[in-house]
Amino acid sequence: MAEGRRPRAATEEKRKRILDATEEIMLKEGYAAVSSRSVATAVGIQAPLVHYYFSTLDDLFVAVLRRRAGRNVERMAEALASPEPLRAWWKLASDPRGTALFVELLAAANHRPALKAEVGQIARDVRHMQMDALDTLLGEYGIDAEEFPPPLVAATIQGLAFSVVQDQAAGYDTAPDQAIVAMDRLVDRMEAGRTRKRR
Amino acid sequence: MAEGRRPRAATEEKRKRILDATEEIMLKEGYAAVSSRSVATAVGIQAPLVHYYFSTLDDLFVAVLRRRAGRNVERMAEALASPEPLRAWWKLASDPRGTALFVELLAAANHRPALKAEVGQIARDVRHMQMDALDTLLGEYGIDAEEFPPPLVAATIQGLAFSVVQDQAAGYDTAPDQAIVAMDRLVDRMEAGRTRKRR
DNA sequence: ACGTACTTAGAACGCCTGTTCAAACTTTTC
DNA sequence: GAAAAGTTTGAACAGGCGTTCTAAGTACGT
Repeated sequence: MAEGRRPRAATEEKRKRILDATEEIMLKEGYAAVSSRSVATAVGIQAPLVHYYFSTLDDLFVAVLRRRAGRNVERMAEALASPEPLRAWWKLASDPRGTALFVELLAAANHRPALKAEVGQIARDVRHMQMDALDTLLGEYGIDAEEFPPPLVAATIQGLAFSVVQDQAAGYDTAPDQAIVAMDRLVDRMEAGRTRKRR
Repeated sequence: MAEGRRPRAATEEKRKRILDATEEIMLKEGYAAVSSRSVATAVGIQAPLVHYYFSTLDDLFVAVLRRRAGRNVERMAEALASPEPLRAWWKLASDPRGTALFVELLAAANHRPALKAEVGQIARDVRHMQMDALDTLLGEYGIDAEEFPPPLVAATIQGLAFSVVQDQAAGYDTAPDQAIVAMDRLVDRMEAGRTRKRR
């Protein structure tokens, strides 16, 4: 019987280091700067070894996405089930590091079909999770679900977070701080005015 | 006295063709696929000629941005002064082609300082234009400017448009169509309920 | 018509890319 | 301690990159 690979203990650790280095490069120099050699140098290994762990660059990008997304899906589920779902959601969505990486992955996905498929799958899962939660939450926050249906609200929160965080991170002078202050205040009010339904 | 270059008649046309080809490549294959050679092939010229018109790739990217942005700044000014400013703004912001190009330029700007500075300048101008307009418009649409100040509203509209259009263009199954329908309906209502202030 | 200035082609520079291959090394298993 | 399996290296492939240089070609003002 084939038992498949029996990787050594240090392998998982090395995979992690490669993924970390890749994220770092994407954030600092953009996705286009990711190459077997640039990653290898950052980790302190030889280029072909990167291909030993991730046979193609596509695999590497997908692995970066999966690791990030896996964490974020978990966190989003926790946020939506937390005592203050809107606040937790907003906090999670407005994480600068995640957003910057997201832009790079989005742009990279434009011309890497394998990556694009993966992004689509994750986007779908997260969004549906958010919309399901909103089915209940909208009423609790006193929002008219007829006028502001879940798909609109979900897209708005995510889009707003993206817009504000991107401008802030890049240093674009579009008054993102004022937007954040206003949003924080709005979240405060909505959480205060929330009437939790009994089960 | 130096009189500078006296370009021939056809040069402006050729510059245009190079910019067109660059946009096309960015949309189809991502900003990383833009190279003197790929652009040259698309236009039907030799690679060094691209550098004759745009001495470095940075210059080329900046020129693409400037041309796009120039048009969009004009259109945004018109939109904000039109009979239905919100509808016009939303229509402009949710143009798919513009948004896709925007993602690429944003990602490219991450590691091209010259481009980044240009993006920042334009983002600032457009946003300030929008916020100025909102100072008047918010009251007309019956929105409490205390609770929803201009920086928040502007960031929300732009972010929502980005989120929805991106998901729709990429084919991500996040119910973007439902969000658009809801937003269109919302715009209808707000335009109908608008009370224009006399001057 | 001529000369000047603008435009284009071609070759070449050094460097980087993804990936493959065979060989060497190291850890584990028996 | 030998054999097996997992890991790492170094060299090499074919190709793309931005850019520069020289020389040829072409439109235009006079």
